[in-house]
Amino acid sequence: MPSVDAYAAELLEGLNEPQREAVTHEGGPLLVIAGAGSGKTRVLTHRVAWLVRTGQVGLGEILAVTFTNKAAAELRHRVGDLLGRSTRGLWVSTFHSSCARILRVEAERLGYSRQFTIYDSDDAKRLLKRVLDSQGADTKRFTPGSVHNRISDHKNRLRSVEQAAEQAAGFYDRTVVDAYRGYQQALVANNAMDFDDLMGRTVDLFERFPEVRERYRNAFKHVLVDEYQDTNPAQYRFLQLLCMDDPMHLDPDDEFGPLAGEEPGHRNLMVVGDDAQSIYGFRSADIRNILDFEDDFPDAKVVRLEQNYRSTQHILDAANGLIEHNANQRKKHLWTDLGAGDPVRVRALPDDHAESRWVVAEIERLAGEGAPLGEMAVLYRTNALSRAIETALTGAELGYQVIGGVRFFDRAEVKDVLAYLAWLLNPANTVAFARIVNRPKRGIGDTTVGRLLAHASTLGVTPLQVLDDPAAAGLKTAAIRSVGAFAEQVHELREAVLAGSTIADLVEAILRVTGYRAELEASNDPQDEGRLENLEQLHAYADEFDHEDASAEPDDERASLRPLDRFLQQTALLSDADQKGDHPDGTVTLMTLHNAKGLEFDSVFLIGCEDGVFPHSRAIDAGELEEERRLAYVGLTRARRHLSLTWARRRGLYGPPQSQVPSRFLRELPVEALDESSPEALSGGVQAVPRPRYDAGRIGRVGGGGGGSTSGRTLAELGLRRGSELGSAGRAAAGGAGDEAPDVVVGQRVRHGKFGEGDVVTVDDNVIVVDFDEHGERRLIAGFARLEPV
DNA sequence: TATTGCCTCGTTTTT
DNA sequence: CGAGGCAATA
Repeated sequence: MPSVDAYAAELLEGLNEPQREAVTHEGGPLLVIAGAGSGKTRVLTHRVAWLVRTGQVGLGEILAVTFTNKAAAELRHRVGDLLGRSTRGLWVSTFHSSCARILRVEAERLGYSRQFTIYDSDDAKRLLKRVLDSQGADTKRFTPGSVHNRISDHKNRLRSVEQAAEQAAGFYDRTVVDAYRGYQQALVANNAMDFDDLMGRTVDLFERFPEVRERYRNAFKHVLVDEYQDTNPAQYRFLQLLCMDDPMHLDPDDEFGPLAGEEPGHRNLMVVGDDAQSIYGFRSADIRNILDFEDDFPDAKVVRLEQNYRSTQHILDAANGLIEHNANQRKKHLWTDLGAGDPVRVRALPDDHAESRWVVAEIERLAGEGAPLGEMAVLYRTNALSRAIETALTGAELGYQVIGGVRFFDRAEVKDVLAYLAWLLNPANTVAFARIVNRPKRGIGDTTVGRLLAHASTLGVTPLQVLDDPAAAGLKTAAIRSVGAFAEQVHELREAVLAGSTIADLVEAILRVTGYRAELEASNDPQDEGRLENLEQLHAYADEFDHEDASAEPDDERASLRPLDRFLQQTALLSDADQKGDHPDGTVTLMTLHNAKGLEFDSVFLIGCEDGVFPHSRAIDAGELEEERRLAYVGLTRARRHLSLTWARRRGLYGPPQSQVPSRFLRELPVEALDESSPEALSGGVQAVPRPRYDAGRIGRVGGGGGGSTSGRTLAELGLRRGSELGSAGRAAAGGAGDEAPDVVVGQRVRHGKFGEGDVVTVDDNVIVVDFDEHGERRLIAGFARLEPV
């Protein structure tokens, strides 16, 4: 029983009833459905403080997991404020850094050294490219990026290579599985883990070593999770292993109940999230984790937070009305006592330039009324849309910041220096080696690198060990001289590492000894100045790390890892400096809807609300409309006071401008939430005639006679009808015979989209049927046609 | 081995 | 339209 004194009770002040219920929940699984702006961080922080103050657990017995470093830092900070004392000992960290921390200690059990390197997705793709090349895969069809996505999905769903192989259906899948196998072996050989491995290997660890699992389960008496709707199956399993009895989900063959000799799980799992804001399905996040929580944990308590403290009611009505169109969603109704406020505005503009000008004019108008620019945001589905707005803002001499793009630690020059550090620490890391061996250029080309790597691999040693005998690797005189010079630099740098130089000094040494800085200084490429600045920034960052590290108190992690290990881990798991959340004065913020999650602004402009742009055409093709709608929901609920949605009748995304159709999401907004001018923008002045509804259904294969160009022909003209089998005549009708795959014509636009077998793609009333050969290669398009209204 | 020009292709991205 | 990848060149 918790002891509630006045000191603890103070934590409940100012909380509404459901918030209080969540904070004081006495144990067992707890799901908090926290609508947008309903105070979920408050609930999380107050609950941590409550558990401690009521004497239920010590600070060090709580694990709070988030997805971002920023969220973790904020959580820690706010708990510290509530408790009025240091939060040392409290584990608040991201899924990935919690796992990294655990794995550092336990790495040897899994065949890694504790100095293992963490590969970011760029490193991972480089390694994967080597694997694909070595397996003779066609890297045009099997790009490292696409194959990595597939492998990542396997890993996030906890599929081993063998399990992936079992499910592999076609040629494509089998190639992916081969790559997966080779890639995984390569990772181990490099003593490296990718991001997905951090989760997956921790799960492995807990499953294979029950005593390790039990140690961590005993260490954390309460586990709290933020943004639960974005968890993937691996993360779900991780939580289960930490909190529950022997887990049964995902592996129904396991027996229920604790393993022999194991204590039962404490079941103190609190998850907070909003299914309506699940927007990371493409990264294998599984919304079912939050939708099915009560099924997974029948004794779960569910608390719903629906009072919104952010937006006015019109904005919430728009959001509520929109999300109701999702079937696979928990019913929810956000409300506020902040009043009705301004209605939401929908505007149609002739083209993208006009759209930008309208938005900028509105920004100026609001600014003229005294609204700060820092409280305004322009949101869009894809980064490409920022351009026109940027131009218009620049023309109006308004300040703006664009969030997104290349992150600091992802910049090539920064990654080069980090790769030097990583390789000096872990010479088995061939990705780092290949990256730096000719940077700056020192006459060691791809062939030489290949020979060095092959030679090292034959001898079963690291590249470092073959540098001193380049002749043995079969190199010629010129290459031997180049490699020799590189080897000397490496020896000098290694000595500095062994001597325990500070990281800032190591960075400095790398820039000097390798001639990296000299090369940039000598260059007349204007961009190189910026690169030098970035490197100075990296140096300053390292210096700061050195100082913090020197003054920090020792803990278990420090005892087992050297500063350089920790530095590299931090840079690998840290994204950009958390600029995302701050709203600099006099600066409008531009960003994608994904980046906007968790933020709020007085005024929000959501641009590019056109079918094909938002919802994105690829999402439409893939049948991911519900996730797109959630993305729209996220966008709408960012606004506190003013919300405007715009679309352009014509937009040139790539190439010449194309006619656009207003986003279906606009039509789903309840008119009561909109202003009086909006309906006009929805019906569209020029396109006043409402589009007839067609029921294309699944046509399946079509075929028949015909001939000539297919563009603009009807199904009948092509001799095609629903359900007919495709014959050779049909192929001719489709505009391409045999294996030649013609371009797909959508409206007036040619695209090379990916479609599934027998897919029917409708754009307006144009229908395209696509067929695939056994390799998944698009073989022919049966027709571009006009369907009759039903 | 480095450079040039041609061709292709086009979401979102917490770690 | 424009960035990045690749093949043909110097």
